Amino acid sequence: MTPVARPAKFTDDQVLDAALAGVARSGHAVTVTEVAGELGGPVGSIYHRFSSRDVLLASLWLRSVQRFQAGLFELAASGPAGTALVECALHVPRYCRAHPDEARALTLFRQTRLLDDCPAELEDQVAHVNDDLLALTRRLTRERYGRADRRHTELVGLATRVAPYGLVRPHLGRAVPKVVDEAVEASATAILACGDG
Amino acid sequence: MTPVARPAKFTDDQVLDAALAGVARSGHAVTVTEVAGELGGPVGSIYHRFSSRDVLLASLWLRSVQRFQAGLFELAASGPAGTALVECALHVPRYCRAHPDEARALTLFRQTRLLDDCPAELEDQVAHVNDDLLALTRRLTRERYGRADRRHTELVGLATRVAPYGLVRPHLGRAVPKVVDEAVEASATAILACGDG
DNA sequence: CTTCAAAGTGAATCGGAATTCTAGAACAGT
DNA sequence: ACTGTTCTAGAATTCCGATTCACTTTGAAG
Repeated sequence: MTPVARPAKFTDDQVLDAALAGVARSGHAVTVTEVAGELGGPVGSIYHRFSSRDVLLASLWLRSVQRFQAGLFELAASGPAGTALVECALHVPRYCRAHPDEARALTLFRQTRLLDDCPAELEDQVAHVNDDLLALTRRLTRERYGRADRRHTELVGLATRVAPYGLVRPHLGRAVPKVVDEAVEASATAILACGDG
Repeated sequence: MTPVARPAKFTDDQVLDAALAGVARSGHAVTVTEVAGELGGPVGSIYHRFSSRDVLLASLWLRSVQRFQAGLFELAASGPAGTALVECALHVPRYCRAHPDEARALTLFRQTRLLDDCPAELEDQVAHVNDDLLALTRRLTRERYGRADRRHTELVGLATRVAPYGLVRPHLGRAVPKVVDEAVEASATAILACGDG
């Protein structure tokens, strides 16, 4: 057999975790040196896995988005169909409370903006990161209204993601107060009602 | 008399307008060179008025916040008391539609984060930029609920500013669709109702 | 028409962070 | 023990943009 390589000391996920900690402290301004400090290794080790700072940060964002969505898919699969949408909305403040650093990492980019100037090696992932979520949104829209035209799908997105996210955003990095959940629930219910009748 | 100075070629506002254009294109990553390009002058002229890039961007943010709030005060002064709060909420998407670049500049900082690391010369302005708005919020809260305790004031802030802003944020830099206004109105009304009974 | 305080100008400098590069280390199979 | 492959190491380099500063320009007052 051919010789075998030295085993890795750091996994990709460990590097991303270090970047996550760095972003929690310094936001988008985090430096590669800072990430290396969190990792407990030299900068070279980071570049061995991620070809640039941009790729590192975009990868972190992708992982955070996927983790956030995973909770949502689980919720939508298990919950009762009737209250599924409001539960999805409430997932946002709950997730941010449980995983504040991950939530902060979500703010690093927005898909549309990231697509404009995306490292080539990540273009595919970035382009499709929302596909499953959109499919889920359409399914829930159909369940709720009986159809999933542009307007109703849009309303569901506003009620379950945009509004809840907007309500927690000012608190990212601190504790998310309980009143936010109240507001999320009221807001989601009301926005969904716009599509009735 | 003593000799008199050469008249200014650029006003502070002109420099800020150039920065506004730069931020509209490049966001927080805008460079001083880019601003100089927008201004049609050399970088030195910018430093003649603003002692650093940080001061320039913070000043732009302050001006944008003040302009935004000015519309709000006008609205609150003229409108009927009954619907004043929902009108304030609707001011957000309307303002963003009418002044997209200004709206983008609002996203440069958040007061709490800016205070952490603020150029000394702007500390005062930054610290007090929200004072009038808070006073207005409290006044409207009292009108709506008969009292302005922590919880009710918080709800009014969520309904009239946080939620509306969260709903338009994904659209900043593009056209804000009409459905957003619908959602803002529904959301604001529902969040305010949380404080009743 | 001279003077001078305040403005403008932009090439040169500085600093900090991203990135590269060469060397050394670890491991499994031979 | 030796070898080939991949990984870690971190000093050296490159890059890029903020900032500086010595010089020029302006225009009303005197």
